[in-house]
Amino acid sequence: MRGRNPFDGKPQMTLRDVADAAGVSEMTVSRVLRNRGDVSDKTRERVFGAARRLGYVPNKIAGALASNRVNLVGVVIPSLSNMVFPDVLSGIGEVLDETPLQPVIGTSKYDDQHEENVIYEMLSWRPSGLIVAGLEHNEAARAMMANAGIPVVEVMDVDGDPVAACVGISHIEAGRQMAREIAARGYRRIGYCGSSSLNDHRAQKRRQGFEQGLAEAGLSLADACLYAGTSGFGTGRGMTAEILGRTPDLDFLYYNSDINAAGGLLYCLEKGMDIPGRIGLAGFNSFEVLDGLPMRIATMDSQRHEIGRRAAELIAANALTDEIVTLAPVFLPGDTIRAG
Amino acid sequence: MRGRNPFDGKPQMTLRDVADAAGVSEMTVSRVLRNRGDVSDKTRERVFGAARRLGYVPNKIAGALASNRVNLVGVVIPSLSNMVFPDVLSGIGEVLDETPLQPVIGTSKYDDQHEENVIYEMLSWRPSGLIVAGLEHNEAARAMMANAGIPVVEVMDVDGDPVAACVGISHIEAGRQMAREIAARGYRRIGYCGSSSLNDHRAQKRRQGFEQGLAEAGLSLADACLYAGTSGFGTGRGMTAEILGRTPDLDFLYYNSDINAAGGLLYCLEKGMDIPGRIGLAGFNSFEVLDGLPMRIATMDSQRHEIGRRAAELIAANALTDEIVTLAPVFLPGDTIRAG
DNA sequence: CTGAAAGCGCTAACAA
DNA sequence: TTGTTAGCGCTTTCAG
Repeated sequence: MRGRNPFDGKPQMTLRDVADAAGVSEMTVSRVLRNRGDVSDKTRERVFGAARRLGYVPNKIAGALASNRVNLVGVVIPSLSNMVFPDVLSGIGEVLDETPLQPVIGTSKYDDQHEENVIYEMLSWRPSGLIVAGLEHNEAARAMMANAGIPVVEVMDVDGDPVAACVGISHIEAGRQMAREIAARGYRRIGYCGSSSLNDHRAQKRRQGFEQGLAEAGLSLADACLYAGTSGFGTGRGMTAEILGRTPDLDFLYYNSDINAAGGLLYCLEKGMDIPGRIGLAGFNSFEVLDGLPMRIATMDSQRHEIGRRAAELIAANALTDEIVTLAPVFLPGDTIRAG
Repeated sequence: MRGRNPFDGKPQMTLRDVADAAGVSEMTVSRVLRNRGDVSDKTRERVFGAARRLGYVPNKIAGALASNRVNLVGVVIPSLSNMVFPDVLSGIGEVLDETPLQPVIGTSKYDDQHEENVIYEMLSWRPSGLIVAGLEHNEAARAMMANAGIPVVEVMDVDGDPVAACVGISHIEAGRQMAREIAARGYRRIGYCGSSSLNDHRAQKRRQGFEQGLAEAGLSLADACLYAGTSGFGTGRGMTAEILGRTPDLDFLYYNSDINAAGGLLYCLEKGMDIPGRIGLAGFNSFEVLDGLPMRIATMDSQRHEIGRRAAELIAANALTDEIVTLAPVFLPGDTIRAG
């Protein structure tokens, strides 16, 4: 019973068992099950039959150790609850589905130390590639990524110093562009509603770019309202009530997310405010679920599906490059901003 | 170069390298890194120092093969885009964080064959446990789960025939209970809006239970509107417009999901309908993001976080039982149904 | 407290 | 087309 987990009942089935049942060598079974090398049709069928009859499930641990090949791709994201990440994952999945590679997801919970641990765990399984959201990591994490010896792609954001390859949009530019659109449409008293968390690096960058864009148009932020916690209609509603209570003459509100913007929209509509005349609203991200609100929120499509695809393509191509792929976010005016 | 992936540059670092750098045996390094057995403080520090200096990341593949222990728990869910599953995952994560176990997520895309493949892939890594959403699987998948030799827990749903352990709510009962609440409040002309997909087993069961509940109250469904595709405000809005166009005298709409119900709510409010007087609405699932809609939708909390926790607890306890844990969903009247 | 030997289940390389 | 041999990097076991 050496090396056996005290819990498991029966020892696992091995190639040996299938080989015996089929009357061939282990090697032949291995070849059949992997469709490698030439095997006669007769033998192949005998082996498949035996494997199926016995319910044999190969041991990838042993296979990976022997072949030094692991068909897993580590994907590290902050959270699954934030709707942006499933979209990135679906892009990754779409591309990897065409390959033998499989994504394995880990979450960092917006915490550097936790992220380091997750990356360490993933690398200890010797995956074929690693995709990590964001550019902000602690030193240990950066060192591991740099020395992993596998393709590593940082995604979502290009404003910073990537360890290796990088696919994303510039959130600074996204913020600046939104500021330009708003200013060009004649709004002058502009407020910002967003997260107070410094760990939400991309939202911080959008705000920073937004303020730069306003400055370039000779404007500045009239007020800002921050919240701690998760975004939601209630949060957006609350922030909107607060900021308009404090600074009633605001004529535009820029939110860190469409979700919060939706809450703000509902609030303003209830108050009977004229949108986009009296006040304009804009968010960020373009979520499909929200189509169907009373008005379409002005927003920016963050290209997250495409980001996932491009990152996965780099991994699938085994690209050990430090290429930076900058995608362009798309401004969607919707109905909550005046026509240009 | 035997067995080396043609792509990777440098060979991986091994225990041997750390052992040499620290001037001890591989075995000692192994013990230090796993905090096993007695090692002198001096040796321990030397080893840790060398490992950190070299940036050594252990190879879990080799470790798992040698020890026959894999600290992974497979979790198979239909999709990450559906907001219910991240909640289950967070419950699982919360419990597993207190153990050495790590969840590994796979998605079945609401397809039996795909699910079978994902389960096969997962089992081939010899995880310490397996959590699978739903009770409907093809024969091959059921056979694999039954013979895995590890704790297997089916989650979400208890209406059916579990392979082993099971944690969930009765969706039939949930539907029936909602029908009772609606009937008790005097609604009589009741419509259903939901998915046309037969693969959405739990929604089908809720509808079935709902119709039973209506029948028990001497009522029956006046109309139903089905959609193919994803739920969203637009979908809910569209279904609501359609069903009310066809059957204008409906006084209640039961939706398969709060998301769709929210779309319906917005539609009805825009049309100036009196809710919950002229018409009542109810959904299913209780999503926190939706707090902040103009009215709180009547719904049922499906206990998904707790379901995740309980399932993970069974895995963590290495419970090879076939226990069925039935949780009770909680009716939340909100504002869109008349007071009892 | 530390080390040496054996082997986990599989696959690469070579032999037949 | 099939079989044999060696060994992947680690941990278990047992000996010092």
